[in-house]
Amino acid sequence: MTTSILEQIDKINRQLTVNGYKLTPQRETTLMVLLENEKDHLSAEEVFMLVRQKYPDIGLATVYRTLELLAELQIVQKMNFGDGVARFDLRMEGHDHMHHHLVCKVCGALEEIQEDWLTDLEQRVAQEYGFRVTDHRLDFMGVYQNCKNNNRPCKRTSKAVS
Amino acid sequence: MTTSILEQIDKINRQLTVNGYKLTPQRETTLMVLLENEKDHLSAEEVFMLVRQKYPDIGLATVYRTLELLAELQIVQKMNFGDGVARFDLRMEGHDHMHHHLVCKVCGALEEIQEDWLTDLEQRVAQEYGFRVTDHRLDFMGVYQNCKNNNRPCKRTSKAVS
DNA sequence: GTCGATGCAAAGGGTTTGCAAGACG
DNA sequence: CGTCTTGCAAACCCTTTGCATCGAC
Repeated sequence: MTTSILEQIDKINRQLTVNGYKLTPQRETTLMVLLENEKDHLSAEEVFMLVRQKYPDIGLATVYRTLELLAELQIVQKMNFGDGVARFDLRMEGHDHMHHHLVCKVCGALEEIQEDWLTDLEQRVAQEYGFRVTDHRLDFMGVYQNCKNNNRPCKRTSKAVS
Repeated sequence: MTTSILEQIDKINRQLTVNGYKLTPQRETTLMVLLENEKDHLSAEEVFMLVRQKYPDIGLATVYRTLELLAELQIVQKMNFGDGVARFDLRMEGHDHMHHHLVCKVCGALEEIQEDWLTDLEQRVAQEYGFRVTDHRLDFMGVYQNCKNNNRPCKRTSKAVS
C-alpha cells in the first residue's frame, strides 16, 4: 500500500536479476495480476485467465512455470486449501509470515486475518520440541454467525476438506 | 487407547448403519488399517497397499470410495500437506479437534502435537470476527535443531509447500 | 550465436466415475 | 427383485515436461 505497483515490480525485477532470471513481459503481466489481486488466493488457472486478458498469447505452462519460479524465490506463497488446486499469494511488505484464514463452510468465503497470533506458540514449539519454526499455517473452519444473511463476501464454493 | 480396536469398529459400524451404509469386509479391513496406523497420515495409495495385504482382491477405487465415505461421516479427516496427495486420519476418542503438526523441511518428518493450543484464539475469532469455529488446522514448518543427526524419525521426503 | 524463456501438445499422477457383476436381505 | 457395494477400466483434472522456436544480450 505504501509502495506503488511499479515500485514493487521493480523490486521483484531486482530479485529475479540477482538470481539469474529475466523479467519477461509474460512474467511482468503475471506479477501485475498477482499484485492487483493480492490476498485473493488465485489458482493457477485463475491467474492464467486474468493474465490472458492483458496478454492473450500467453500459455498456461508459462503461468505455471512463472508461479513455480516465484514460489521458489519466496515472492509468492503456494497454498493448498484441499479443493484440489494450488493457490498463490503475493508475499510483499513482510506480511508473509503473518496471516491466517477463516473459511466459512456454508458460503465458502475465505477471509484473511492480517496478524500473527502464533509468536508465543512458536517459542513454545522451539522449547518443548526443539523445532525452529520458519513458517506456519493457521486456518479456522466454521461458520459466520450472520452467514445466512449473505452480508459477507462469498468468493467461491469449495469442497475443501481440512 | 482405552477402547479396543474391535469396540471402535463396532462403534463405527453403528455410525454406518444409522446412515444407511453397510460394514462390508472391504470397509472393515480399511478401518482396521486406519486404526492400526492412527496418526500416520496415510495417503489413499498407502492405505490401499496396506489393505491389500489383508484383503488382496480389493480395488483402489473401493479404498477411495471408503475413505470419502468415512470423511463424509466425519470418521476420518481428510488432510492436505501440499505434497499432491490427500492424507487420512482416524478421528476417534474426541482427539479430532486438537492436534497440530510439525513438518521438518530438511528430513520431511511429520510429528503431531497432541494438544489443543487454539481455544483462546478461537474465542478471539468468535468475538472479533463473528465466526464460530468448528474445526481448525495448525501446521508449523521448520527444522529440528538436531535434524542432521537423524535422531528424529523421517517418514517421507515431501515437496510440500506451505 | 548462446542461453534462457515460451507455446504447444503430450505425458504424468492422483482421484473420480460409468457400468456390469456381485452380495445380501 | 431391489438396493447398496465392488472391481475394472476409462475418464477426469491439475500439473509437469519434451521439444522446437523465439528473443534478448
